[in-house]
Amino acid sequence: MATSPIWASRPKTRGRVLDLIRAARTITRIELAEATGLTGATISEVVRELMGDGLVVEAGRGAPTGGKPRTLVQLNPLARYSVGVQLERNTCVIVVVDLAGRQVARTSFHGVAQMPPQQALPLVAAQVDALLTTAAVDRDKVLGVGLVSYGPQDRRAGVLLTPQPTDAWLDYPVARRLAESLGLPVLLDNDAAAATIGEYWLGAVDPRSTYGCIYMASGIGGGVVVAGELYRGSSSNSVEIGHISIDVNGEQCPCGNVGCLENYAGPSALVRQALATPGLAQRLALNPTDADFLSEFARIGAAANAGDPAARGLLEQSARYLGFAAVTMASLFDVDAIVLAGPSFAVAGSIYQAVIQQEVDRRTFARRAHRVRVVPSVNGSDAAAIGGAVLVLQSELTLGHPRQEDARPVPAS
Amino acid sequence: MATSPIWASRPKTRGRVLDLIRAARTITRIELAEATGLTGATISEVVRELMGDGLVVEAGRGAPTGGKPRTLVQLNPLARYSVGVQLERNTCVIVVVDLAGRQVARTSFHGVAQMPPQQALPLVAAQVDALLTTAAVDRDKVLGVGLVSYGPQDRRAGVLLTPQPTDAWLDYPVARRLAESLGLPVLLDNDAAAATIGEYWLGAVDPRSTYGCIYMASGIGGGVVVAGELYRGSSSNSVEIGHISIDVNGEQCPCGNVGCLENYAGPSALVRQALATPGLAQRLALNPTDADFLSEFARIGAAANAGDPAARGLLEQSARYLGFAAVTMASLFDVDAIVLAGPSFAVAGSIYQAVIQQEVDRRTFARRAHRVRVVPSVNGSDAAAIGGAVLVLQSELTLGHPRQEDARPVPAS
DNA sequence: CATCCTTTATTAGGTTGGTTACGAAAGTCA
DNA sequence: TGACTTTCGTAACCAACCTAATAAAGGATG
Repeated sequence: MATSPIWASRPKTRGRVLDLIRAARTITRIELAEATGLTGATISEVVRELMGDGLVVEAGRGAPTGGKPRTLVQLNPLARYSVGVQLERNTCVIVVVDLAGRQVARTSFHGVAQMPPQQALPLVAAQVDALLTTAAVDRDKVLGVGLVSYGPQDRRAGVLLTPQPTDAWLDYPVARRLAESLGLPVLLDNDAAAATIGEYWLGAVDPRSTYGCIYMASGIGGGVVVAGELYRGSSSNSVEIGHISIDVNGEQCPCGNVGCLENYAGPSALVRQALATPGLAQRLALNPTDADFLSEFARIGAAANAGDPAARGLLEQSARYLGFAAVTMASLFDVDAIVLAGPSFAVAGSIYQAVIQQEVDRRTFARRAHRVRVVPSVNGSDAAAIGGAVLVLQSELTLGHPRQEDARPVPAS
Repeated sequence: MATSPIWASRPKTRGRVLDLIRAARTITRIELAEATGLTGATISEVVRELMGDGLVVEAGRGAPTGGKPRTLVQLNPLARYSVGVQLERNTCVIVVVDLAGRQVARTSFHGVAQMPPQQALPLVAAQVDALLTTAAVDRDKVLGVGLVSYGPQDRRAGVLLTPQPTDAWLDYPVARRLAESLGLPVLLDNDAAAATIGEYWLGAVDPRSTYGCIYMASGIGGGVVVAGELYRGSSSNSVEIGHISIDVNGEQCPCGNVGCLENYAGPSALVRQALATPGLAQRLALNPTDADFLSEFARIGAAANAGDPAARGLLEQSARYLGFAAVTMASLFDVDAIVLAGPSFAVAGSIYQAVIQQEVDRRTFARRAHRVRVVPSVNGSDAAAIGGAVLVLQSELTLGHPRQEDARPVPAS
């Protein structure tokens, strides 16, 4: 890479300072000293180093305080870029984001997940290349690619642990192959986990808070952030909220559990329920054989927004089920807030938010200690893809990776 | 205190090394260097400092390796002590443990929780004093007291957040008052959280693993340990597994939620079910008006062990319900193991363990990544009290408390 | 059994990432 | 204008590690 070696020294402190600057958008050295507990002298030097790398620039004066005014510093968003690639059941979304996590380019296409990975990944790589070219992003400034997908996975190996979307993807080295095709580091992670950290990075919640995220696309996933980092657990397959049981007398799920949330509140369940509701299927022109049930789900959400009582009833019931999961999440993880992210919250997010907040207020065990707020996504439908890109930014910049090897991206070639 | 100032320098590293020595029982300097990633030189000096404080002693030679034999070091268990006080609904358990976490004295008594705290706490303090005296423990070597209780609490303030056991306990400064009475630092924490860290300290699981604990006494609680530390969440009221819903159509619980695990699988629920089972109540001489339902529960467990089919059926059903909670815990926290601790597992623990393991094997979502083992407690009925004492040891010795103030015990007077 | 080799433990000195102390710069206030 | 306040950089120092050399305690070997 042509860019200077970023982590010449004290990676941890530099990462912390950079993260604070990012979270605050503009901040002064004095405030950085207060936030980190370091002295002004150290902050001065760290900021100088960050400015030397071009990651940070000065941005005018702060409010007058009676003495020398504080100089503001802020991120130089154009200094680095990162790519997020989301593989969903039917679609693939690719985004390019700048250092601040803001989207600078986006594309999406269908069909790729049905192909075997040998065919799909070069296609994805070509799309990434094209996107970087049309967005005129200097490739030397691209830190890497965050590849996100659903289901259990082995993050270190960069491999999926279930035969989804098709059998051919099981155990295929997706991260390594994409890295080879692109000549960029690739980091594999769970879509919900990515969305969770993406919401943090772009300011959905107070950066100091412990919060959870419920991510709903085709399925339902989740994530939790503690002290600015994802809760990982033993193998990074944590917060699998779509397959917790909300009904011990419920139906068997292919995952092995019974009464899984996803089969009550997920988009496919809602479409199923809508098809079984007299009149609703005809009114919304739902297609009982459509494999891409997300578009059917979107129509139900739109009808609910427009005032269709049956559609609204179904959605509110789904929200109540999600409310139970949110309460479980709050009771187990003791979070300050729960973010609702992902495409399936995009259509009728306000209905979901209101109902889930109500359930959480009524049912959360630790509500005596503090309220749990339910907040909407800031990243909308592309939360997972943006989150994938953010994971790379965080891994390369703010975590100052003297962590385990598992957090490192697969290096290119 | 007459003991030397323990944390003269590098508290973090000293804490880490001390924790490794504790976990290994005996270990060599070379192994410590490998485990910490530090060099032999640094380990040498840290170990010398620990020996200077009397916390660690050399203990013979290791196996010959062809060169100079490694010298073994181990904890000096008699160097420090710690007290654990558990306030349950009906009983109070007090234990004194040594530096290795082994119990050196124990007492228990009834009735104290029914008194107002103004009356109860001096009584507890007197019992602690008596126990230390009879066990001939040098008071200068007592690091502090871990006070554990159930329900939501404000750890920093040392205050309970629910009117339990009686209204008088709500918001009463229990930690501060006990500290004043005893002249020792007091740390307040949740019983289940304490039990969880106690199992870790005494070796129930691999110290490197991420694991959860289900603690069952009168109620059901839980804890999770990541990288040797309790998962705390936002306000330390985490892993409240007794009040997660396992049935969205279940009955209302006073906590606000419906279908709470505790009302299906907890001891009081089991006694209720037993009373409703024809013949069983008479056979076991259960008393429908007994407020101390734990003794009734123990009789059901004993009958199940002895082969009574009705009792065994009830217990297995309870275990299956707990299995659902264990699966939820595993799916959300992605743990390697789940420990079953507390008095209510003491009677028929093997039945519980077998059934819960079976459920976890069948139903855990991430089982493709790794199996989740269900393991019995090493601390038995007194897990919470021992855990309370261990919390003090950990806070004072191995965490090297440059953490937030909330982790510090309330200092004496 | 004296010598050599291997491995462990300690000592000496260097590097890193912080600290405190102080002074220069850049404003406000009287 | 001059006194005062506050910010920011420099210099000197310190804690916690590191590397390299050395001492100590065995086993293997001629």
